[in-house]
Amino acid sequence: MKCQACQTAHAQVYCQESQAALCKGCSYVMGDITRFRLCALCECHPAKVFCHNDNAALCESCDADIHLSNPLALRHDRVPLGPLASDLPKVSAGSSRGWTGRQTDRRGTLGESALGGLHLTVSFWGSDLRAWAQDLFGPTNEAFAASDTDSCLERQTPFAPNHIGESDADASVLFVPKGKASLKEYDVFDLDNAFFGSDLLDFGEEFCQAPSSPSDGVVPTMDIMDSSASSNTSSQDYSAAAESPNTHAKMGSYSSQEMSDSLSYVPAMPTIPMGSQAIGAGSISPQGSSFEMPSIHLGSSVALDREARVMRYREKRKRRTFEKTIRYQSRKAYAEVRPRIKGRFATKEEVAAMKVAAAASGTALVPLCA
DNA sequence: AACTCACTCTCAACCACAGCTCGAT
DNA sequence: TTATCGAGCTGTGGTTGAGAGTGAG
Repeated sequence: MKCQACQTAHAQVYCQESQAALCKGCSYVMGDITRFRLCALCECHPAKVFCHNDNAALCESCDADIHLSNPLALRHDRVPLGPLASDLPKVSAGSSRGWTGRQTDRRGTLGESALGGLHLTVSFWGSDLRAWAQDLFGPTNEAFAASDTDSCLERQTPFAPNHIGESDADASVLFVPKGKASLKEYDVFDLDNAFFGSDLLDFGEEFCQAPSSPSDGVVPTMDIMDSSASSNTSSQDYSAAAESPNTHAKMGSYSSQEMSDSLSYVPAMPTIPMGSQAIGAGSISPQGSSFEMPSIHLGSSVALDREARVMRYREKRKRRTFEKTIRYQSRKAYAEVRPRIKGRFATKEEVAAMKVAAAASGTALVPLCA
């Protein structure tokens, strides 16, 4: 389902105030609103129930359709879902906690994470990308994050290279350009969706499609954020909130499911590469050299992955049956003819003993099984 | 309103053993 | 590498009994 605001991105949250399904970008622009997950089934209503058996967040209507249909479904382990975190935690510039960087510099490094005591500077420029990736992940661990171009601000967790892409809890967030044509808008870069191998370079190539003007560089700027969510995105606000212990406390409270669904909102602040250069669109210019890079759609694998997951869920739901399924007909046949005593399977000796007792008493042996 | 009692309903546990899996040899 | 062996595990259905639910007194 498309975002009802921009009509382009994939809707991912439901805004209670506007009663509309929005992408994360538009959701964030709305500021401090009450957000719900979108129903995994209809994708247009707010999810109010999470079913552990189906592993799906459902709206009231879909929940009723599914779980009131029969007694077995009614026994599914369901818990009510509240709104998503509405108070957007903030990150300081230069803080030891959170993303740091010069907010007005639009060039260079994507992010610098200092969460959990780990400081990490990421640069996506030119050949540095490869060296950076190798430094980060080593030759054997080349997992990196993918981006959801439909996303906006998301969560922020410790940026642990050894864990990137391996678990939801270790996921982190970076900013990425929202649109390839204009790099004045930025989305969230979601680390729990991993690129592997050459995809990492694809990401870098995508990211390097920056305008030629230094002012239109890759890294998002706070003026963009200010215009869309002024109360939360100024550098002062980021700084102030980053010092709040709630930032980590909130992060720690996210469930695995919440993390994997990428619906917990924690803004992250990109940073600027020191000494990096302005880069023209479609090219990378590390240290003055440049080469052309093809256009690759950033985050398409993530969107496809999500689509695949939704498809799998729907197919699974279609196939779902509440009838008892017999996996081994031979065992069923044996069980049906097997002698029983009070419903329990009896041993051959017990059966023989009963036959002897019945013969001795001159009574017919009572059938042991139905 | 709170409690007891009788009755109904639900469902996990129980049983034996053929067949399967998997590690050891 | 392949074959064999054996221990351990799985799954099958009817009955039972414990516990939950319900309605009347």
